[in-house]
This record gives sequence, C-alpha cells and structure tokens, in this order.
Amino acid sequence: MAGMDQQYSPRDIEQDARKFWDDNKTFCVKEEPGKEKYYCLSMFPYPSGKLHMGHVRNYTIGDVVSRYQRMQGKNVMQPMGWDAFGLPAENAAISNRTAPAKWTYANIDYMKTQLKQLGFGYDWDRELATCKPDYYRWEQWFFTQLFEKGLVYKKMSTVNWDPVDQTVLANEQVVDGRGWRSGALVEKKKIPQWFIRITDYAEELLADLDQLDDWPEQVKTMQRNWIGKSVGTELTFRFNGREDDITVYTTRPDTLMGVSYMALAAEHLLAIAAAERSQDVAEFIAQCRISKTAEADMATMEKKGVDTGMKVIHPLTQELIPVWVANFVLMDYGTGALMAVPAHDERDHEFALKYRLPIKQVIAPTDNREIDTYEKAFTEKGTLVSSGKYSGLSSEEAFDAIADFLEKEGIGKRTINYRLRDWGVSRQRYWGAPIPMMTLADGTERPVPENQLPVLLPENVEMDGVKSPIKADPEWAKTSFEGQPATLETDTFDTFMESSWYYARFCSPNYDKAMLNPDAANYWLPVDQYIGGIEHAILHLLYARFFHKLLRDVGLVTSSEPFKRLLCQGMVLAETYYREDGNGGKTWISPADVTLEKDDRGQVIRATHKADGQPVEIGGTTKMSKSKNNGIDPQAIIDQYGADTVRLFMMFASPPEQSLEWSDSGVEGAHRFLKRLWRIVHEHVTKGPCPALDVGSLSSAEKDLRRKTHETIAKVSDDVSRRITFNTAIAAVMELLNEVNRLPGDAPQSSAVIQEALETAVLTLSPITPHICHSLWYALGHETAVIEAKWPVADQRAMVKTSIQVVLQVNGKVRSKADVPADIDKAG
RNA sequence: GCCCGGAUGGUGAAAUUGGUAGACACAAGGGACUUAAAAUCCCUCGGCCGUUAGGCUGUGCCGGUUCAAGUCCGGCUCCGGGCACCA
Repeated sequence: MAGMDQQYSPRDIEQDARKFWDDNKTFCVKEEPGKEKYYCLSMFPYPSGKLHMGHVRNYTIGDVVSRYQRMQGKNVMQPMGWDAFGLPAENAAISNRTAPAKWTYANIDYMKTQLKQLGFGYDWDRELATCKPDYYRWEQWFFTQLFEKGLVYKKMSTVNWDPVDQTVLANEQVVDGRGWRSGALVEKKKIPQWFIRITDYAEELLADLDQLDDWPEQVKTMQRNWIGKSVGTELTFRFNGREDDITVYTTRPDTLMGVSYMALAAEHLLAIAAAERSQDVAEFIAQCRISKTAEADMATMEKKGVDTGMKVIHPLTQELIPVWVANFVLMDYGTGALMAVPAHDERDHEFALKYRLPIKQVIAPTDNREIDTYEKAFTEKGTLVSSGKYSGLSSEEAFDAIADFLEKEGIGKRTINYRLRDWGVSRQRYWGAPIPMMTLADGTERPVPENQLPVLLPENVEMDGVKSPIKADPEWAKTSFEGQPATLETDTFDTFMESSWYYARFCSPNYDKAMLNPDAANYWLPVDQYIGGIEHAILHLLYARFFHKLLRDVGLVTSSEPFKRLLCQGMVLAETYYREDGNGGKTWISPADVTLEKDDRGQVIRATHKADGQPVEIGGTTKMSKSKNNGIDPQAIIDQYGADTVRLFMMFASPPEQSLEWSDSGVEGAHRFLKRLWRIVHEHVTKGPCPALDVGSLSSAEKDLRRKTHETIAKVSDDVSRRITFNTAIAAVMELLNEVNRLPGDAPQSSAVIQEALETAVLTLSPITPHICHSLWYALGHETAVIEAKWPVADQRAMVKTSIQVVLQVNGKVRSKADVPADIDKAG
C-alpha cells in the first residue's frame, strides 16, 4: 500500500476511480452464454439542458442495483441514452433562434459529462439517441409492418386548435382555455390521424399483469383500471320517426326500467342532424366546441345539455324517452350515446336535477334500508322494484333476464367493453420521427416502401413558432412510388413511440440489418430491473408492454413482457419561498438565496433573503420545478462535495419509492459520514498490518463486534436485494462503524476484527459510494480493485447470540424485560 | 370529477409477518479540546408528572376488530401522482 492521505479529498479520488473504470472498460459488456445476465435499466432522460435531482436519484438507484448485481457475479448490462424528440426542443429553438437538433445535441453533450461525473457504471458503447435516423428508421419500418398486419388505421380525431395561430396545441400549451402564445380561445377540431390498435391487445395487456409478480401492486391496479374492462350490454332504442336508432352501451341493464332520458355526445351524428333543425341545439354544439380535450377538464366542467325534441321508444315499456345532447358524454367511449338512469348514476342524477328530468327508482338496497333517490343516486346493486315482471330479481339475475330478452328481440347483445382507446400516434409537430406513409396521385395511402426508408427529418431548419418546417416546405413531402409522384405524410410520431422500444434496441444499438439482433435481444431481455418515476405508471409502461407484444408477434423477441421487476421512485421535493408582488401574484425565491433562522429548539422561525436581509414567506414543500423556482442544481452540490456525497445523501434520505425532501444540512451530514469513514480507515491502517483473524481466541467485546459485522452483512444484503431500501442499509453500516469506534483497536485480534468490519463497510457501501470505496479498498491492503470484489456472505456462526431479551406484555403494554441465556430450554 | 398513493418527534426517517414506537441521521442545547475559531469527540433530546425506581400519554381526524393496532376494517380531512398531445 502506497500510503494513504490523511484527508478525504473527493475531487482526486473520484477522478482516479473514474479513470480506472474508463481505462479498463469496466462496464462494457457483451453476451456471454452460460453466465447469468442482469439487465438493469433506468428510464432514459429527455435532454432538457442539465440533469435535475430527479435524474440523479433515478440513476443512483439504478447504479446501486447494477453494482450490487455485479458483485453477485452476474453479467450486468446498464445502458444509457436519450429520449431526444419532443416539444421543449421546438420551444427552445423558437426562443433561442436555433435548430431543435442543435439545441438537443448540445444538451446531450453536457448532460453526458454530468452523468460521467456522477460515476454511473454505464456501457457508453451502447449509447443511443432517438432523434438519430439509425434509430427511428426501425421505428418507421416497424410501423409499416403493423400497417401490413392491419393494426394501423386512420380516422378523424379531436385536437386542440388555436384559431389565431392556425396550429394544433398540446394540452400543456392550453392555459385557462386559451392558446399560450396567441391567447385565443382554443377550439376542438377534428383532423385525420393515424391510430394503432392497442385495443386488440387489451385482453392480453390486462391478463398478463397477473404474471408481473415483481411489479408494485399500485401500478398494476392503475393499469387494470386504465384498461377498464367491463361486461355489459349494447342495446338499441328505436326512433319514433324517420331517424336512425340510438345504440348505447350500459354496464347496468338491470336499471333499464329507470331510464328517463338519453344523452348524446355533441359530435354524435344524430346531434349534428338535430342541429340542422334546431337553433338551440346548433348553438349548444358550437359552445361545446370551445373547450379543452383533456378528460380532467371534461369531468370537472359544469354539466350542460339541450333537448333535441326527438324521442326514442323504451324497448320494454314502449314509453317515449326524450333525447338530449350533453357535454359530458364522451364520443370516444362506448357508442357516444348513453341511456341515463338518474336514480342510480351520480352524473345522470346531477343532470336530471338541473333540467328537472324524471328520477325513477328501480333498484332497492337488499338490506331494506330507507333511501331517497331524489336526494342522492343509489349506485350499488340490489333488488329490482317498479320494474314490471323483473321486480324482485337481484341486479345480477335481472342483468341476465334483460340481456336474454334484448338478444331474443334482436335489439341488444352482451358485450365486453374497454375504457382503453386506440393509440393515436399522429402529431402535427416537427421535432419527431416522420410517419412513413405516403399518398398516391389517386388518393390512396400506403406505407413508404422499405427501400425508401428512413424518411429523413431535416435537421438544419428554422422555426417560426407556428408551422412545422416540413409542413411549411412544399418540396419536402414530394416523393415517388413506382415512378409515379406521391406525397409524404408531414405529421410525426408521438414521442411515446420511441420510448416504447428503446430498452430492446439497447441490446444491439448499432445493428444495421434489422430493428433488433434477435440473438442479443433474447439474451438480455426481459429487463431484470426497470427504474423510473411513478408518473409513468400508466402511459409509458403500458405502451412499452404493448410494443413488446408486437415485437414478439413479428418474431423479434420471444418473451411477452419487457420488464420483469419494476421500481417507481418518488419525487424530489424542496421547500419554497416567495414574496407577494404588487398585483396579488407571487415571486418565487430560490432556496439557495434564502437564510433560515431557528429558535432554541431548532424550529425555523424566520426566513430572509440573502441579498437584502429582509424576510420572505415560507410556501411549503413541493416537487422541484421551474414554476416554483425551488430546484436545486445537482451540479453545484457535486462541485462542492463530490459525487459520492450526493449519491449517499440521495440514498439515505428516504426509501426509493417515497418522495425525498432536499436538505442542505442532510447533505453536509452525508459528507461528514464519508470523512469519518475515511478517518477511521486511516487510523486503522496507520497502526500497521494486523494479524490473521483467529475466531477461537476472541474476547467478548471482539466477538460482539464480529457479530455486528455479520449481522450487518445479512441486513444490508436483504435491504439491497429484496427490499430495495438503501436508507436502512446505510443506517446499518453507520451502526457498524459506531461499534468499531467503541472497540479499542490495540490488541492484535481487535485489529483483525476491525479490519473485517471495515472491509465489510467498504464492500457494502461500494455500490452506493463507489469512488471513496475504490480508494479505501486499496488502503485496506487489497491488490485488486473493489469493483472486482465479491459481495460478502454472512457467517451464521458469528451471529449466534449468547443471550436474548424476553419481553412480558400485559394488554399490549410492556411490563418487564429480562435477558435470558439463548440456549435456555423452551419448556424451562 | 374519476383512478392510484401518502400522513409517525423541531426535521428526514426506522419499526420487514398485528407483538418493546422513534433505529440511523439532521437540527438544537450542554460539555471537552483550542489563545480563539473551524474541525473533531462526549452527553441530552416526543409530551406531561416524578426527577430515583417509575407512571401516564403519544404514529393526520372519528369510530371499530383484537389479549395486543403506526400496521387490519369502516368513515373523513389534507397533501401528492395520473387522466390519453409535457416527458
């Protein structure tokens, strides 16, 4: 050992460790049949400019898992890449007068240096960016395959339309119902768009959740509810006139006798027909057009409607039922029309009260309790009343009886319905993968043939903030097919397309003969551990699961699910501070600019601005965000304390799945711990070499430390691998070091026991704080790097206890405790 | 509005299968060392009472199950994530 510095200087040791990993290509891996593989993947970042704390947390968790699995002797692949298409690049391009591509590539360069600084063990040879043609060309190819299989179709679909800028807006670009740039009232507009039939896979996507044993129950529940399978009846209400019949879907045919009106979506064909005859209906439909498309807005807006004057015939009673147009009926769910049963549905109830429509109770509670359906809808199942020959049946019996009747009459059938809708993949934006479709002279649409792929997106463009450069350029779309002129689609793909298969491309990122190299894909897949934010619990994870099944069905992979084990990390939060500005708004002040004053008990009593010393308001802890100005730049912390301190604090402050509150003093505490660890090892090694451990000759205090060492190994192993709670693993190592400090290390065997304890601490911390452990491992006398060391195994013999505590409880309260010998007879 | 989570000392948290609530840290207070400061080390640290043994109380709120509830059940409150064009 070449002598150990007394001072812990992160800058130097972190550089040394990284140089070692780089020089040895430590994290570059290839397929090794026969060696157990482990594929650990963290959700790749959108290159927004610089890393934020959420990235640091996500990637530290992934790196700890990867390094732990490597110490288990596995062939670990941990790749990294860039989810590089997206809206922010277009916005930045407009405000910075640069091309989205240029901005994106600059961000990638900077963020890559940051990731390297943090010491993450990525195989950088596998790096990919989704905006590169050698990535998206395969996505385009895959889409044409799906088209050939009949899984792609085009239909009219609603978008947010800015009538002033004449452009489509993302939901995020609609603020208080107005376009964010123009300020114009946003309208709904229908345009033709491409869809992929994810609903064809709804049943499999639902059923296969049951085999995902290592996914959080919460995420599986959210996906089940999102797919929203329901069993019901489709039935037709005949018209009392010349019009078409109305077909509706209901999960509650047992309430059919309680129907008091019908409700149509504003886009329903019959509603549009009614508008031609009625000024009121026409005005109402026009009004419905001015609103957002988001479901949350649809559900919270005031329920409104208008009577069309039309009537349909109730299939059981032949009564005439009024037909309304209502703003809460979704055109995309079911048939775009519904039968309203105000007594037994809350939304129908609210609407009936507002427009004084009849409320007819037809279900009674089975326990005979008194209910008043005029006051409140009764939505549970029960026993039918006032339902003619169906009265007295249970809801379940009535479901069958009524469904049988409708089927016999030929006006209804049992159906299974899903809430899940087909995936609309068209975007009217520039910075995305062009959709590889073309229109021929005769108007037919067909996929771009394989030999004309990729359809290249030009990178050197100017953005005017309104029209996509490939839509603005009349030349771009001009192409040919079999010698005839043809026109390219100018819409681009939803960026969820790219993130739905990148995990598979990482297995053979440079393969240029196909989308995937099946040998590599089937060696590495499925991903053993996937890590990312809970905000992706539904959309991204569902689309990726869907894509994996599509990949399987074109023969590119053999597995059915992409991610074996899933961990969703919580958000990173920070305190907010603000001052009221003159006109009722708030000016948010960065936590970095605020000084806190505390009272004798450590309670914060005052916050002041560093610039002027004047007080600021404390605004509560929220997710780090630009809007609240409470983001902490990880780079500043890395510069001040080093990567290991940041990593340690992140892992110690809370378990991965919980939200994490940023705390400057917590960071200092983490840094202090590393300094302490360094000093303890330094003090130990300066005493000179220690003798070999002789387990038979230990004093009682030495046995105690040795027991603690092996208990710590057992605890940390379980925490890191099974529980994934790094905070408790770190606490256990801290306890071990506290014990080391209590044992005077002068006796030869004490020194040997301390050596074992310190080696344990360094090994078990090495996935979390790999740089300092790289140095300390050498300092403890090892010839080879800690990255090549094996994870320690607990010695059961060292963990035997000589006495155990027995607790006596009465009524759940502790009444006495006693230490008894561990080998006491049970009966004694 | 609908779906899914969360709430434990001054603070972050721990308590893994219903069985000793507060491990491990941070902050704070006290002390040692020092000319002094920093750094470091030691002690105290949920609340109330007794200050010695100990007693009572306490895990967002209301109620329940159990010998025993932070943990299970029912009903709330507040906070957060998602809601299909932010990623």
